[in-house]
Amino acid sequence: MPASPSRWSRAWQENLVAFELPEALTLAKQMNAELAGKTIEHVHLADECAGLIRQGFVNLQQVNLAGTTIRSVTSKGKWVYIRLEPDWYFLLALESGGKVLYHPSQESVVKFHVKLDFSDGSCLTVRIVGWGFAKAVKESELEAQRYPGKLGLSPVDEKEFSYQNFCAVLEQGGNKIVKYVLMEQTKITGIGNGYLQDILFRAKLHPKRKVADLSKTERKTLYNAIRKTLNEAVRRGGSEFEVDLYDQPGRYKRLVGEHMKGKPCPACGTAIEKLSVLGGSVYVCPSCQK
Amino acid sequence: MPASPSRWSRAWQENLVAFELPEALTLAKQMNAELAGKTIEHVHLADECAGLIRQGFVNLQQVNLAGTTIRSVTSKGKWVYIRLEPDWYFLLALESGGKVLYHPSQESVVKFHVKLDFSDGSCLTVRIVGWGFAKAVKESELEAQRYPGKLGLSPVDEKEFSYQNFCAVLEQGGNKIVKYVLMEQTKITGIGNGYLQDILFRAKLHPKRKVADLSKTERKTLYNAIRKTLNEAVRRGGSEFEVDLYDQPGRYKRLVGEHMKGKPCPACGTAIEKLSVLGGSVYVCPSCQK
DNA sequence: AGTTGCAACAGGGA
DNA sequence: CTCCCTGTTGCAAC
Repeated sequence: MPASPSRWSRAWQENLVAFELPEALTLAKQMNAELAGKTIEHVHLADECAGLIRQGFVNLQQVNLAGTTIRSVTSKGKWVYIRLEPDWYFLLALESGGKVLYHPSQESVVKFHVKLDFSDGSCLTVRIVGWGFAKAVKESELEAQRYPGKLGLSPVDEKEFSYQNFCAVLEQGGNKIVKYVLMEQTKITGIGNGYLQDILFRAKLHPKRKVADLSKTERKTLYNAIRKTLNEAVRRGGSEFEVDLYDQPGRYKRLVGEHMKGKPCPACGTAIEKLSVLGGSVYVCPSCQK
Repeated sequence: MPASPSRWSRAWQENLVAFELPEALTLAKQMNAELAGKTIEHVHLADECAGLIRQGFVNLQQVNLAGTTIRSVTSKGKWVYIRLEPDWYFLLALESGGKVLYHPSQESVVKFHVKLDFSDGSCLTVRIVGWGFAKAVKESELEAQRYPGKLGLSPVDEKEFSYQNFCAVLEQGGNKIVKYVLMEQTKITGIGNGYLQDILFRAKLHPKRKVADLSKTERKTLYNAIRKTLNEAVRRGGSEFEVDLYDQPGRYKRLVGEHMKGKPCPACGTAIEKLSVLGGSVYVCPSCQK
């Protein structure tokens, strides 16, 4: 049985659970390899889905995906797109703590909100948590969705996320603080509150620094920190606190976070502190991050 | 000679200068007694007035007050109204550090922005500071002015500022903090950042307390603190840090303020601390004011 | 962590 | 410190 709501909310508070770019990318790659070509025989909505449907987080009661075939699975930012034939996109937002699991047979299935049964006997379960969603839309409606309609640069795309483009984003940041600019998904897409903390720790920047005040050196350091952090997390299959399609945790170790509160900074030994910034906790080294 | 600019700015920094209700009332009473019946022979605008005119803080270049007679001088809140015959109101906002001085003859005149020469040889000088203004308007335009157009209850008016009316103001305060509600001139008029501090100190209230959370007892205590503070200040002719029509300082001693920073609270001995609230400094006793 | 709406904060300008 | 404006952040409720 999956974690209870109270456990999930504890997990949020612990600031460890987050489904961000590396997790989405890892999941999409695995799903694409495992699921492409499979045909959906039946869509199962659990009773617990009622609340999600009421709030518009799940719309599969209106849409019959049975009979469609998975063509490909991709990701952008924190979101996963399952391309179906004919003409459907099945969008997944896992946000914080959602889960997508593959089952070779029904045997391993546990609690879920949505289950897709494939014609070969295997299946996929989706569990939505918090503000996550699982929605099917026509290709023509894709752009109208909040996501993926208006996403910004992908920080793991070498060409797209050039230093020049990154600086342009900073320029547009006006008088905003660096946390805001990095997490505003329409400018750069895929960074959540989790990787943000590691990025700022690596760049030795305080989350409230105004982007307009960053020196050339700091901009460059920040740019490198974003790329290094996310690329390493992708290489390691996502965070140690999230699981993949096969319920296996990632191998990326978070540098800062609730687990480091009060513990010595690996760089200078100062105790890691918790800040509240833009409605979320950010753990920082008060001595390194200026 | 009046205080030099540097002395003014030091006074600002020390959080001591402010032209609030008691100072306005004291000045208006003196002006009324001294000036009523005098006829303006000539209006003098100093060269330094150019900037004030450009910004609309002084409009006497458009209006010829020569030949008019002062009928009466009154105040409401922090503002002084000189009623002229025929049909003019000469409005003064002294804000922080402005000065209005009476001179029996030209001898004592020093630096000024506006000087009114009376037919008996005496004169009045006005010095505008900060965002203060000196403007003449027709009676018909009076209501259209920001002040006195939309002022709230006068806290030294026994009838108007009843406990019931005061509670109604608190009710309208919604989720706002007490400093905001007391200083919002459209609800209660005349309290500035200076007397606010003494009022909250007397009421033993923290400036960030939400008005909606005040208990019955706290409301009553606050009401009494407002009346006691302002009435006493009026009785004493305003703050020791402001001067009157004759360049004499008032006799009201501020309870808290920059001059008390770090010094022991007169009630409990705890060191007075400086807070930043709603864009201004508020000195409090951290132990008394909850 | 999405979104809204209100409240508080920050900076500028004289 | 005073006033007003604007833009940004804090925060709670849904």
